Amino acid sequence: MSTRPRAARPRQPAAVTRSTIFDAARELFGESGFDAVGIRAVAARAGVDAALVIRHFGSKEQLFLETMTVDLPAVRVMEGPLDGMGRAIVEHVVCLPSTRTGALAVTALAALFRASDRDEVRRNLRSTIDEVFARPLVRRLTGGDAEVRAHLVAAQLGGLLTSMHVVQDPVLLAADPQAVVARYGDAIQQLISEGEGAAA
Amino acid sequence: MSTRPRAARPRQPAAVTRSTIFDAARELFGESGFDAVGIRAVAARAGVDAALVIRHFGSKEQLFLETMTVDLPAVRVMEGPLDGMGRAIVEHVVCLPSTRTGALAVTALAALFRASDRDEVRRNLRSTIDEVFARPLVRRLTGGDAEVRAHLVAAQLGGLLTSMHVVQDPVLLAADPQAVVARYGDAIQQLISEGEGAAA
DNA sequence: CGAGGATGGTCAACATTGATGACAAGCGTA
DNA sequence: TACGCTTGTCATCAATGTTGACCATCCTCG
Repeated sequence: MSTRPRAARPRQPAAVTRSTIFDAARELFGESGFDAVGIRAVAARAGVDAALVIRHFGSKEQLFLETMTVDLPAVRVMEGPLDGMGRAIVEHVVCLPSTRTGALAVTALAALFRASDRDEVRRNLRSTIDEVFARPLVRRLTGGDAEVRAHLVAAQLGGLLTSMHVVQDPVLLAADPQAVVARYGDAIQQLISEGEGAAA
Repeated sequence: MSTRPRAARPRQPAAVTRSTIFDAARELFGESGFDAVGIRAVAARAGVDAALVIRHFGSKEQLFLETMTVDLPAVRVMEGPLDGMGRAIVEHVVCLPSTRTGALAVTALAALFRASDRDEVRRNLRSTIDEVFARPLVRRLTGGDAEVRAHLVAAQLGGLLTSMHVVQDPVLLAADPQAVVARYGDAIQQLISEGEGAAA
């Protein structure tokens, strides 16, 4: 007997195992980020061999990108009235993490930022921000540098998000959410409505 | 002859080799980030054995943190007048990369952001931002939520910096620097001067 | 001069990582 | 039964950061 019989779990349709791995990866990546989570850890949590993870997703990076997606919750706000949109958006970034999908979105975006050392992740981050933040806004704004202003708003949002969920600035985390919404929201609002009538 | 004589470069004082490694690491990390640069690459560039790098700096992470430092150029601006400080700060983030030390600072901060998946790097990033951006501002601001406002400004700056040098938003990179300075600077200015007279 | 120790440097190895390819086992079908 | 597709496992690879044993050079003191 040179080869003992291989264990072989009860067979399952590919979609099921894939989904199991997906869930395990989503949780682990969300908790600890790309770097700290090995492919073997994901496999263990899913009750599966490490090689299977690669077979289903191609690479660890691909798995990461597929799990850490933002199911655009912010885009709704940007279809509302321009007045007060600044505060509304900030509220979605600051307060929304209490909801289920909101927390996922914020967690995923933060995880993307933290892993942005990899080219592919950086590309993904770029297009994600463009889709979720910048483009919806560009469609709403008019006047002078509408496009630039929209992307500057996206920059502001990214700044607040990274400050709170990547850098984890203790002052901001401990601050009164209402104050943050008011202050930062108004700063964004200025960028939104500043050039609507005429350019500077 | 089981052991051939070991090569042994001409001996040098420790400080010199350390400095050589330091320079090599600074360049490579600045160009390609933490992840893409192996310790052996740094060693090769410095003309040194890989083990020596570790012996001098303890670990790759430590080397990274020691090389990617921000020699606070922004702090000068924050000692000037509060009026127009917003635009002045943004100018230092957007236009300053043409100077030598400015480029280093921006590059280093961007590299820290991109490698923020590691706990130690994140800690370093947090205190760096606090020292370079937040604390100097806290000292200048008065009124309502002076501290919170200062940290929100830091968040805005981090947002612009990551948008341009991490995410590399093509719209912002192609935009007229003057427009960016004006728009974003004014948004920051609002956060600076908003609560100076009375709290909301 | 020569013994001894500190200092500077090299090499071979280790554990862990992501990834690959050969192969086994289940399951449907002809 | 025999074939073939899908699903799963194992052994293995190359590359990574890191370590410890080992040289080699220089300074110093007897």
